[in-house]
Amino acid sequence: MTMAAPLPRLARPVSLSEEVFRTLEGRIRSGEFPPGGRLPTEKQLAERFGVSRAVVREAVSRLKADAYVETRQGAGAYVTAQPGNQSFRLEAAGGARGEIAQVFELRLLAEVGAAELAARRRTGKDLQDLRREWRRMEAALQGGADGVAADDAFHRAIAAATHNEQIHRFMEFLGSRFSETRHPTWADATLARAAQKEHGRILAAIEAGDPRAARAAATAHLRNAARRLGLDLEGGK
Amino acid sequence: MTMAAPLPRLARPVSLSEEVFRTLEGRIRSGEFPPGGRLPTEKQLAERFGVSRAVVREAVSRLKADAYVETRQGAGAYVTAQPGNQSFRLEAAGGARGEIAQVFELRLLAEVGAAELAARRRTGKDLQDLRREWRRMEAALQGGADGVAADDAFHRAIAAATHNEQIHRFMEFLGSRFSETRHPTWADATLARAAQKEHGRILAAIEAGDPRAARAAATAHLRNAARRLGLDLEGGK
DNA sequence: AGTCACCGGGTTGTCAGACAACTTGGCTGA
DNA sequence: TCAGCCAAGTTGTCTGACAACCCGGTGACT
Repeated sequence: MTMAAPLPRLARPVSLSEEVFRTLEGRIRSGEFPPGGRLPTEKQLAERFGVSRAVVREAVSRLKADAYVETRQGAGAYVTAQPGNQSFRLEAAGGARGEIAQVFELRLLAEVGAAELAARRRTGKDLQDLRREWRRMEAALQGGADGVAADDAFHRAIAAATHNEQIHRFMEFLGSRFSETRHPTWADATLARAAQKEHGRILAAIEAGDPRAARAAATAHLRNAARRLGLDLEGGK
Repeated sequence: MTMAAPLPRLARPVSLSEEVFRTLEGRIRSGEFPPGGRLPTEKQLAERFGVSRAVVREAVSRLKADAYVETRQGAGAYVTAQPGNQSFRLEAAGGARGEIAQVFELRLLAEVGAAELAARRRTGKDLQDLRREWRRMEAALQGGADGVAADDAFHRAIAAATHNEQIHRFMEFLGSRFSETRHPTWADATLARAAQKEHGRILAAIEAGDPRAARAAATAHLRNAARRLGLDLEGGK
């Protein structure tokens, strides 16, 4: 029990507009407000929720941001054909182990595919970047320093080597969730050495331009990473 | 040149709150408002943009929705540690062919991984669902009807068979973008027949519980689908 | 010198009212 | 029957006020 453990964030009261948003989101998702259908007017919503119209507007502004609804001035707010499907969020990210395993598995799927593409498309510059980050991790390993940042950067360099902006961005989106999970690995020299060996295999496969080898190496690395974190990927949900 | 082609959506004026949102988003992304830093106050923003405070609040509400900022009542709005990385959106979705190819490639990566997992984890119920949708597509093929809905549902059933909620949701997110791309395939009997053969191979592999065969079948299907759409996946960006 | 309570100024969150800009349906006249 | 007009209703924006909260500075006490 270390005193350096971060203290939990103190809860802040949920704003009224956030509550209205969540309620409406749930009603849309459940089909109570069906696709193509019109939402009650702002005036009606304000009355029903017992809040001011400004609160309703902010909530609706958020629904618009997530493409749950679209508004037409003078006509109303209409539920979109596929509500909420214009953006993807990871849910219950702070949750139980099974849920973390699911997120991890999504990451595995993405990283493995990215490694394969990187092996096909890597340029000289990509290889420079990958090698530099690999060397940084190597130096961290030898010097007992923290390799987390280099580990992150290595994976980002793989994503960049796919030369597919959507994949690159998706990997960044996922990656921002996993930086913290790398700390335990780099705090233990044995685990870090094993991970570095795996990084080396991924790098070698990408250097060789061998998509199959890259896939296999990335798969092994991600599965081992899961094991290091105590996650069970075999059973699924 | 058919008259049945959908007419382009007429442009609507962009609301002031949308403009403020976009400007602030850009400033945050570019680093002008750095992570951890405080945004100008609502009053200041309203003055600088020449709009009312309500417009600023709606824009900030959207920034909050996308985790660009978090607000503390009485203190201000602060840029988050990793701005904008709590949700993933496909960008420039209406754009050039190269960009569509990139989105398609992300989909390929996801669908192939999902098929592999489905082969590992499919239940009796999953197989029922898959077979039912396959039969629906078969009936559409024989009766000259439209198989798009069944095609969509077949892919959704694969996602469900992964028994990973995050992957399932991600596939739905991606899938909602691809329904329309299935129309040309199902409008041409030869193309539809080819696609259906590929669906059959995916189904057989999942039935057999063979992840390798499922991966290979899904890869072939997605690459052929790209070809049918005239997309070039080989070159990358 | 250090700690704690209080206060003032400032900021976000909410409310209420007014008006602009737009939409939609119904009615009327040609 | 069709086009134009109008009234009622709805979203978009503005303004002003107040509640709830934050933060830094100051003074009192130990």
